[in-house]
Amino acid sequence: MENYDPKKIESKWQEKWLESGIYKNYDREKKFYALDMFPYPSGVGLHVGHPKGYIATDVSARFKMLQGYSVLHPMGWDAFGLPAENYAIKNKIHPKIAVDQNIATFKKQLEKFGFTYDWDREINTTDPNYYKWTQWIFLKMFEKGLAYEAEEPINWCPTCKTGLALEDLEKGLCERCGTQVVKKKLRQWVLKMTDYADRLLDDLDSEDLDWEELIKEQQRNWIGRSEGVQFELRVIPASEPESKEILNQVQNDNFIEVYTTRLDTVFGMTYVVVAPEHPIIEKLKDEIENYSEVEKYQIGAQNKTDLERTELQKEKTGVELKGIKVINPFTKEDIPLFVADYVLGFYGTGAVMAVPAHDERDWEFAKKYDLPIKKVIEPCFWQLTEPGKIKEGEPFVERDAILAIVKHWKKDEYLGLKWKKVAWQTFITGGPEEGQTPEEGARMEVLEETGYRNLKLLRKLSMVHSQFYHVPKKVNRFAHFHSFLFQLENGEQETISEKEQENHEIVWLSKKEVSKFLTPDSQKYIWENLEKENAYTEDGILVDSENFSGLDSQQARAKMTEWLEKEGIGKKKVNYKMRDWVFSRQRYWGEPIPIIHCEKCGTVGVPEEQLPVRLPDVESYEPTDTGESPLAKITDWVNTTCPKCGGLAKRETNTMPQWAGSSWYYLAYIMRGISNFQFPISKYKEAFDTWLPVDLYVGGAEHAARHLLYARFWHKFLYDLGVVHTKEPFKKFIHVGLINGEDGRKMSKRWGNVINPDDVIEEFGADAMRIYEMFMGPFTQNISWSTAGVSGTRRFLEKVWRLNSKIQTTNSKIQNYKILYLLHKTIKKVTDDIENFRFNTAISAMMILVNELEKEEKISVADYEKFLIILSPFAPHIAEEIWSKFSDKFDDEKYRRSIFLQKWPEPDEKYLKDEKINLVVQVNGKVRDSIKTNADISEEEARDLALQSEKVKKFTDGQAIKKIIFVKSKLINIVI
RNA sequence: GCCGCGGUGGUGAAAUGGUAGACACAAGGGACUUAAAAUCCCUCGGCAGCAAUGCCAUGCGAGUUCGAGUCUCGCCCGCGGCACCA
Repeated sequence: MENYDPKKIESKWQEKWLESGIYKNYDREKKFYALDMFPYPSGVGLHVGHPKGYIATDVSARFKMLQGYSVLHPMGWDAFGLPAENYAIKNKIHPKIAVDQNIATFKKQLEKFGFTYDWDREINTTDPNYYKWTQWIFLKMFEKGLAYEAEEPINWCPTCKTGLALEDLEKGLCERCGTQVVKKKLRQWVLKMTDYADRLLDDLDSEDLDWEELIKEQQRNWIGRSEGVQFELRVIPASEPESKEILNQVQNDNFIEVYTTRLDTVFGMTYVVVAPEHPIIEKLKDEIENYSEVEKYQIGAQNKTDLERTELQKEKTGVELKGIKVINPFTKEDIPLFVADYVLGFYGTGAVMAVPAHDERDWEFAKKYDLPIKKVIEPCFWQLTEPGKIKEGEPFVERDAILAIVKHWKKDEYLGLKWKKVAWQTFITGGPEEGQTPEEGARMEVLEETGYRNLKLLRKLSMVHSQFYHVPKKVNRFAHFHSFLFQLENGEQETISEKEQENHEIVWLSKKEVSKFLTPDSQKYIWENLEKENAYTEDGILVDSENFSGLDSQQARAKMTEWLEKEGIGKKKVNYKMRDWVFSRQRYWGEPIPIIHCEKCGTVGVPEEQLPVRLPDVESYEPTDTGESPLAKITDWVNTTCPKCGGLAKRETNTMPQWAGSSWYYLAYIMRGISNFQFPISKYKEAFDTWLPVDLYVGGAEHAARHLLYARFWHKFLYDLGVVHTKEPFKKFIHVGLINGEDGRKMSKRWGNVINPDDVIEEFGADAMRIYEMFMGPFTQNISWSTAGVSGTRRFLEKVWRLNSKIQTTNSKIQNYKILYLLHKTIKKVTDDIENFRFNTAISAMMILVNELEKEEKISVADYEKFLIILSPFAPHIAEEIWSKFSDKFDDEKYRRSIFLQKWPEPDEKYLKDEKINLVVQVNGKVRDSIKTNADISEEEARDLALQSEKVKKFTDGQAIKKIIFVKSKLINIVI
């Protein structure tokens, strides 16, 4: 047989596969839809990082084909967007032409990998036939009230002269050109994605989704759902002297609405902050005495970019609105009102109740401006571990308690108690007697328990609450600890009663030892916060909150909300970080938004039969100075007739963002399989029902958050329309780890570390490259490229090739059991590993098998062909070539058909278990010997065998055996 | 700061709580060769030892366990995402 020459065989099979249409087995019973994130065809072509995900879906696709599935595995182009437009501006070339060139390059590069793509289904988001459907979906959203216009301050890039959604910013700079972004008001189209927020969140946990937790968490964070309360704060003139009395007399309707998730802290509200954008400032400008100062602050905040805000993160700024004040509806007290840019205009209500004692940002602000800090939550701890674990279902006995930290009279040491009857280690604790103040109680406990008498009070500490099971008293205890820090004046000590001595032992602890010594979390907390001063942001027990005092945070929130609702000044509210999707761009190279503006009829959707609204040709692609789209200058195109009244009207000149086309493209592949995108949508219903959902979706984690959210949103909308029958588009999503350059840095022109796959294929062949990318490490992990590594997988394929000369041509029935055992284990492992995206270990298992096969004189064709089939998803060309060569030697019809029309081998159970094993013998958990023995050896036999071993005897001689651990077919551990 | 992921030889890495380093790269030595390439064989975590072997070793420190790379807690470092979210 001639030498392995990938160049020759790879192009040969690629042509043959394409001609025969071998992958288009769309009429089988079970289906598998494998999808890649389609590429943006940039001018620089592919680098070796791109194909990693494509290879993985191709392996999966071929694997499923061999298992008898109909497999849909398409590819297309996401070709709208800024880079193509910028390229066009720079090179004075129509973006359409540039895009077509780039697609041709990409396609040529991809074809060299031998992927199973059905190119008949190729799509391109810039094809009018394609984007008429993108426009159609938008129209449907418009009809359902999900697309609306809004005049809002948006992020404006002065260089690109375009508006950018927040998602398009990079640290306050324009993602494309790096210019600092400023705020500008522009009319925008917005999609009401927040209507779908709950479903987008909840369905992440549905069984329809088999996603990595990592990606789901990303989606959850993006949606950022929080449950809280929104309520009104009345604003009154500061000149009113006693707000409590005048409250009912004030006849105004000036309110600020605030949103909070921590209503339990409301009695600690000592001021209120509004965002610089808040309308109350404008509304009450006559009342605000320092309006000019406020105005100055507003302007300053407005001109701040996100970057500047980030830099200023540590130092909070703000201005008090003098002349007005706000009433806390719970306390009826008046408190000052501030404007500060640490409150965001677009989240919640743009106003917050500030509780410095229990919020870190408010704390910082209050410290800086010397505002009162009122503590209303005290820490509470729930003992969840033994000793002292809360007994479920038993009532709590509430007790006041004291806690004393006692410092040594000279040294920096503290008194601890080691309890004798329980495994507790604590400070001095106890319960005060009737009529005692807590401090007196504390002094008494110290005296009783330790005998020390001369205490000096250093500090009264914050109260701490604790729920635990009181072991000596056998009750669940809800203790309220009054805490004190004492120092002894001297070592004078009385005798301790016998009873106390039986209970605990006294120890002096150095500062370092204390934390480790203490058992209860509550005491650890007190100790660790002894010298710290900051906001307490956890839940706890309410104090100084009138009749809500004593409740825990959770109960308090419920009751306070009830009260607000009863008073009619507040209600429960769910908030989302996720905002509606700003959907328009003032750009040329995007889908025109299919809307007509008519003076008489208003905003009218373009009728379905008039779609697509084609992108007209323009002379210059630059946006206008006003920020309008370049389309606005093409009067022929802009001027049209109103579909409703027939009068003169103007077209919408904004275009859609790049995200639009990629939000439904997985449906387009299905549609393309039937016709070239003809109306109506119902035509495709059956095909959607057949193919959806996508069974496997692979792409970069960096696109995962936004793209997946947008696509899921559109899919759910189409589900509501009855277009698709699944709630979720993608059953399984796996993110592909990036490939960095050999120097470990991101592959980029700048570092000169870009590797072109063409070169790698030229030198090593596509199969070697495919195997290398799957072998180089765990699939989802980022990893550096190594060209030397490819030579290793090439060597592996050379070995595979040479095995061909070892094939036994005589029809011998003799079986090589050693190989059979290994082969079937390998089949099992490769099958499991492909299912679970562990391609690296699948390949290493095949390498082990090949290394063994190489040592044999002869190998049977039955074994070899099974191996070839499990190799074929990874290295399709070489597998197909060797397979086809079998027909020269063996007269079997199957060898004249493609290997990809064969059946994936099933591992034979009887070869999966070994008869002989190496029994590992441990002494005290350390390996001392390994004995070859029968797999089904009993414990007694194993024990005798182990104890006979000389190596083991060395360690066990003269020792009593305490215990023997026996793990069947694995190991025996002798504990001495 | 918060959320998520990770830290194992010279390198990429493997390891249902059960022999740490499979498989591969690089390196070194050898065989074949006039020579080179290719191929094949050997060595390849550290320390000690001629060896058998022993001890140490999976970022650091504790803990659970007969037994921990794997589980728990605390810390350090790296990467990714989000960023004043009330």
